[in-house]
Amino acid sequence: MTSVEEPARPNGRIRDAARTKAEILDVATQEFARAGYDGARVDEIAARTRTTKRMIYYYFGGKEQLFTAVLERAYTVIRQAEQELDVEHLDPVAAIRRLVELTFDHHEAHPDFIRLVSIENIHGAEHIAASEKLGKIGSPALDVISRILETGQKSGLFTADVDAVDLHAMISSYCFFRVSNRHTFGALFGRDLVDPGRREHYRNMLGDMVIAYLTADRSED
Amino acid sequence: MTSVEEPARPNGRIRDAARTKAEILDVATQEFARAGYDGARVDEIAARTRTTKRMIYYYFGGKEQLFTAVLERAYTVIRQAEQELDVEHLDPVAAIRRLVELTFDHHEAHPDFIRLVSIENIHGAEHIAASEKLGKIGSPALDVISRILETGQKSGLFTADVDAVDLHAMISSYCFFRVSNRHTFGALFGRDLVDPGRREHYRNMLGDMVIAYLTADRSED
DNA sequence: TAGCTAACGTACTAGTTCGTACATTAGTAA
DNA sequence: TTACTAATGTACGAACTAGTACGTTAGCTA
Repeated sequence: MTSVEEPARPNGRIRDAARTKAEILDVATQEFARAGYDGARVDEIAARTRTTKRMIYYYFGGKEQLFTAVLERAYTVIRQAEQELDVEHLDPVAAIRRLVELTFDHHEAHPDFIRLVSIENIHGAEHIAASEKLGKIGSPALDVISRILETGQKSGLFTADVDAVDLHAMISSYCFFRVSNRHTFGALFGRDLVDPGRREHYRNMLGDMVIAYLTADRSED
Repeated sequence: MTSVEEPARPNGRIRDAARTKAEILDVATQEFARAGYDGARVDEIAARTRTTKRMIYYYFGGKEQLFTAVLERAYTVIRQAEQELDVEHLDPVAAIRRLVELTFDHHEAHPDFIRLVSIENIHGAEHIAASEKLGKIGSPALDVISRILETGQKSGLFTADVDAVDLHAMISSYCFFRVSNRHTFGALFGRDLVDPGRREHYRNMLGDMVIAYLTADRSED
């Protein structure tokens, strides 16, 4: 039952700044995602940590900065995943479809991240604005989309007039909504958007949609 | 400067249950949309009303029930708008495009509603679940989509294998995301999804996408 | 091994916030 | 006009919550 990172030290306290900080961030991520910024309780975060509330203020300064730190780490994880995108060896259509699938999978696998982003939007993205880190990260995914799009458009395969940012918005909106709005959508329309049994259907649907849009016959325009 | 519903009565109090209730709901909608459920302050709502906090508890029972009432009214307004949809005289392609445009416009025109729905999702749609009203409203839009889809599929114009609920999700996700996530998206990618100058572009983009998806050549499948 | 400091814990406070007990009055019906 | 009740206002309290003052100790370094 003993966790990996548990040096056997009967009742003396252990000093490990990095571990303490990481643990606070872990718990804070859960708590903020669970209850929203204002709903989250600093005391609750502290209680679920091996350390005390004092340490939250010691390392992060306050609730506001803690939430910013949580966001920073969450976005960093996402960006790292994006850096491992490896689809450019495929032809443009296959590459886009693969990218869509990976985006879809990634959203599904990180519901906490989606909740944090929803929460941050309720607050007008003020924490992102306050963070130096987050402005500069950029988005590897955007670069990938950009290059695929260029190849596809040059070859005439892609007829749609979109750039990478707009296409990214299109893909993300569907993936995001499916997770973020599943509760109200389920309650109102009686359909669980995250039902594993319908997963493949929705995954293909998005791919079909994006490909259909990009490659549609526009000769009549 | 005197508002329409202001009977001239110097300093005696006016008794009008309906008006008081409506005014509380108006202000509460703004306050909840502004700050989220936990961020909203009952005292703040009361202060911005011509009545007092006492009346909130008198009419609604508590903060929780007030939020539920706010949601109920917001959804009622949406459903009423949906009942005025008049697109079925058009051919299926034009009807869908028109429906998409109306959905797009409606989301843009009601950012407060979108915030409320985001907030309700953070809380797992528990207030919708607690409301008897909201379960039974149904969705006129869904019926409209359903009929258009049937016509289009029978005629062979629509080749996609979707039902009304899934198509509704597809259309909504884009319209919703554009408003709900505009802050984080803008902060991270430097593009304002609600920029009036790009409005037409996004509006057409969604129409093109949905039509392309529904009518795509699937002979190769 | 002495001493220093980063890391940590305890206990408390000031301010906030939902909710309510109690008092009052406008409008209505008899 | 009287009496009654729905509607309203005032004042307050109990519980919560972010943040802090102050004291302690682990572990490193000279």
